[in-house]
Amino acid sequence: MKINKITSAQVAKLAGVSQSAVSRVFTPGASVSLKTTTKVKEAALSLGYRPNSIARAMVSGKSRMIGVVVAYLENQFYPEALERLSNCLQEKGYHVLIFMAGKDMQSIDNVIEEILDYQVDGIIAASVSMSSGLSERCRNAGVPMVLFNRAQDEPNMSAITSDNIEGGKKIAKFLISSGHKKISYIAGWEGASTQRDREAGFISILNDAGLSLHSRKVGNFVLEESREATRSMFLNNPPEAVFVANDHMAFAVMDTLRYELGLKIPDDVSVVGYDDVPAASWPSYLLTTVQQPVNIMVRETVEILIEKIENPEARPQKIKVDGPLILRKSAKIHKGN
Amino acid sequence: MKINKITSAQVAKLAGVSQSAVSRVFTPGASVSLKTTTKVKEAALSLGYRPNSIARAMVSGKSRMIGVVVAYLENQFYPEALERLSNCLQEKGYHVLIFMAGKDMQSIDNVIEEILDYQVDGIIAASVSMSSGLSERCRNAGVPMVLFNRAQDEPNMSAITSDNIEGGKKIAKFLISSGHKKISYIAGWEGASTQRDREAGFISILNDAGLSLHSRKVGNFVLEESREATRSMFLNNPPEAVFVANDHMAFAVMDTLRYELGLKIPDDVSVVGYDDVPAASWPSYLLTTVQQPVNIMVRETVEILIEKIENPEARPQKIKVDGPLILRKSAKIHKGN
DNA sequence: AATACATTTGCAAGCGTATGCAATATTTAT
DNA sequence: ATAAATATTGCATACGCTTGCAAATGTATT
Repeated sequence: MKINKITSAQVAKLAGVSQSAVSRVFTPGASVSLKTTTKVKEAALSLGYRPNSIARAMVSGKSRMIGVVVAYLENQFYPEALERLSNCLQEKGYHVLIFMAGKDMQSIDNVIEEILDYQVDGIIAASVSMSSGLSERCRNAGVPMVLFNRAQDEPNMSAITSDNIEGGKKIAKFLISSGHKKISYIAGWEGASTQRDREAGFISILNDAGLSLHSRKVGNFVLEESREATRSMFLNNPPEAVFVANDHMAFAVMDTLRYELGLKIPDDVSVVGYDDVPAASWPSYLLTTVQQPVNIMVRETVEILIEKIENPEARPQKIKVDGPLILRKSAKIHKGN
Repeated sequence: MKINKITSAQVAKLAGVSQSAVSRVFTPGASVSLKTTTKVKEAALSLGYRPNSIARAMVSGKSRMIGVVVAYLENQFYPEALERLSNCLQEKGYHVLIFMAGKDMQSIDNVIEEILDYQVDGIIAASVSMSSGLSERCRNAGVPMVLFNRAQDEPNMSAITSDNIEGGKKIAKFLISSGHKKISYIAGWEGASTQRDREAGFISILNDAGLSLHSRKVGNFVLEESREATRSMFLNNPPEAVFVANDHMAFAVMDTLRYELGLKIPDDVSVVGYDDVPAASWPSYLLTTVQQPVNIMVRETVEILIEKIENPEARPQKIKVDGPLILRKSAKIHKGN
């Protein structure tokens, strides 16, 4: 087995030019004549040469890698986002170094250090919260970071989310206007800003209407916990409608309602979710939900990150993308009357 | 904004030792005295030094990055596999550079070149097939590659799959033994070895029993196409049982059967899938399916790849992991009486 | 105490590329 | 045709680290 490591120097020799010439041919915008360009390209092709990204990163200080931290891919929302992020970044000549992090801070700390070791040009943290210490660590490592689908008070950190407060409000308005009175909430992981904002918006409208939460349980973004939350919520004095903090849990809630408790959706109870993941539109669920416009969120995320990479002075941005309420069949449109 | 790039040289100066000493402290197994180790560690800590992985990769020729190519993450099987792969690799000190590839060969070619540019130590190709040209390209770039959930005739390429032929057989036996006579198949993408093997095993047992496929349609691993396949398959002379090439499509098939065609599962028709993704056990589906033991497959994949990285002479391996048939409620156990 | 042997250390040479600078070639203006 | 401006080229260095080698230090043996 003879391994085939072609360097720019070898190409240079074959093409009869200097190594720098070869380098320039492969550096967009560098000054090279057409003649040497063709000579070099030809030599490169015949040898199968391609520039070594690592060496490139070494000298230029830019690795063109973006570290992406994700906590878990079980919730369909994240694979979809990841796929789009990767594609979008690939289009711009960046590549994704992926890291799975536990939810605890310790694990995130370690992961961020490992990411930094690889000299990534930027970091996207999806579904994870950052300690302020960490974000500072990245800042003076000169590595910009943006939060995806998670907000943070920390003023100099960019964050892209949907407008979760507004989304929560939309759901409350809809539920009220369709005649529901006993309205409950199944919460996600309380550490998540998305969870808090959705709940806050939701409750604020309830209160405006003179209502308060009929009951509340915590599903923690975990299927089994959501099932348990559902059981205990419907044990006695069940609500007429439940807002579940995300679709992922909402599926478990619907299944429990239907197949364990024997309830009809939406006749006996309305269920509303949040995210609009693919399965929400599957006939088995037809979940009424607020859509998080993944493609827009991804595009914004990438844009802001790259802007920050190219111009470190760029101001941090907090972006909230508005998402529509998607009416399907899991919630009654006109209650009783 | 003052950026904080600490090098081993700075640590060396502070600790009063040579730069090589610092390097050795951070190289497991290198020869350093306890005294210098502590001096260096202390200095490193106070400066916040961590070795630069890129520089390390440059000189050592090992980037400790593994390129993972995935075609799409919509099928739940892949996010789950990806998560586990990443974790498993992280444990062994490797990191995942992820690439999304279209299904067409051209796109894969490009992607592989880009991966190679990053000097990855190995490549895992999940849900993608390789042209033999490509695998040769990787071989003389000295970068080992292993196929995950896809097999290839190419003799010197390692591949890990479940035993798809056997799995197909199990399903056929089960369907026959539970009394089904009219048995149909909804195929995945015909280019996939998984699809072909599952079908081959399935049909072989049918034939052994003197049966042949009642009907066959192609879903192509795509939801909408699977729905369409279902509609046309049940238009007239519908089967008593359908084996759908993977769970992902099976959900769409079940939904179409139930909500468009008004059929009862399993009373009117039995459905069997393949993969055992999380949603297969959700009460809405309770899909009878063959489990692909992801954790075992991932462990094998990583093991084989790393073996090949550490010892390039290692022989390529084709591994088939056996997976059990999981009996749930989507297929009748005793047909008729 | 002197020798042999093992451990630790620093020196210096790369790894493959990009890039500032000075030298050379080419084009344009006069 | 000549000078002036411009475009292209090669040289040499640097990026931050690992590692072979030889020098220096430490330990064990006689």
